[in-house]
Amino acid sequence: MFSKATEYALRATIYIAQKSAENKRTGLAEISQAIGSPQSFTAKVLQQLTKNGIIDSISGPNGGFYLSEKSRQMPIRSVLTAMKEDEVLVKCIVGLAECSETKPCAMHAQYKLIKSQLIQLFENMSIETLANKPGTNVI
Amino acid sequence: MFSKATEYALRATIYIAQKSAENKRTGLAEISQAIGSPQSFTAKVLQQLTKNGIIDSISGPNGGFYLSEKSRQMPIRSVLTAMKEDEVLVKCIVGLAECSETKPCAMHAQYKLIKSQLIQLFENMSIETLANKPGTNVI
DNA sequence: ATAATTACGGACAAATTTGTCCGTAATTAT
DNA sequence: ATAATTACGGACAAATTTGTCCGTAATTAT
Repeated sequence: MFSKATEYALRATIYIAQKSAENKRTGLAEISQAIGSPQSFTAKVLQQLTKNGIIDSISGPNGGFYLSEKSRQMPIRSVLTAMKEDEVLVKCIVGLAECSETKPCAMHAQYKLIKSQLIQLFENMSIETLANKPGTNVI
Repeated sequence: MFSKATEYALRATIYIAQKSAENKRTGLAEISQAIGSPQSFTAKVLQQLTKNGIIDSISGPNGGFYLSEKSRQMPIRSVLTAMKEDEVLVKCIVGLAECSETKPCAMHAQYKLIKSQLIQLFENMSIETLANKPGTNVI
C-alpha cells in the first residue's frame, strides 16, 4: 500500500508524538531502534518530515525530534502529504489516469466506497489521537 | 496501492475476458494498445499470468490470449495472487511485521474494517462480472 | 516444405526506491 | 575556547521495479 519510507514516516511520527506528549525529545538512534527501521534511511525520512513541517528538530546534545502541540493535532494524512504519497488515497485501483462516474473502471463503483473510508480514516484521525491510543505498537 | 505490473495485469485480464466472452482471442499488440501499457513489459506480465493459470495462450497466426469459462469465474483476487501482490490486502497499513488484536498498530482497529471490505471486494467479484459491467473502461 | 505470425524466454538497460557513509553545521556542557 | 553530541546535506551504492530487445519455439496458411 505505502512505500517503506512512508511506513517509517508514519511509525516515527506516532512514536515521536508519544514522546512529545510527555514533553520529551527523542533522537534518531532511539527512533530507528524503537520502530525497527534502518537508521540512516530513517534520517532521510525524518529530514523530509522536518522540511515539510510535520516534526521539529534541534541539533546538539539533548537535541532530537519532537512535535508541537499544533502538529499533533494535524490529521495523520498530513504525513502522507509530506511524503508525497497521499495520492494513494485518491488513485484508481487499477491505475486508470481518468476514472470517474462517467468514465469508470470495472471496480470504480465498489471501490469508491472503500476509498472514501480510507480518506475519512486518514483525515479524521489526528496524530495525537493515534499516539495516545493505549496499548498500541510501532514495531 | 498496486505496482504497475499488477495494474496492467488487472486491466489486461479484464480486457482479455471481455474478448473471450465474445469467443475471440486477442494478441499482445492489441492488448497493450487497448489498456495503454508498454508492449514489451506487458508481454512479461501476460507470461506471468499464463504461467499461473489465469489466462491461456496459443502461439502462431490467429493465436493470442484468452480466458476459459472456468478462469472467468475466478475471483479477481486470483490476479493479485498470480502477481504475488495479494499480500497488500492483508498487510498492516503502517508496515508492522506483527499487527493483531493483541498487538495492534495505532490504526489497526479502524483499518481492519476497511481491509475486510477490500478482501471482500477482490474475493466476491469474479473476473467475468467485472468484464461484463456495461460502460467500463480499461484505459 | 516454406514463409509468416504469434507467444516465450533470456539478457540487458533505465529508473526508482531503499539504504549507507561521511563531512558540516548547530548546539550544549565543561 | 574546546570537546562532545546531535541533526543536515550531499554523494554514493545496492536492490527492486519498470521497461526494451532479440533470438527461439509453436502454429498456421500457402
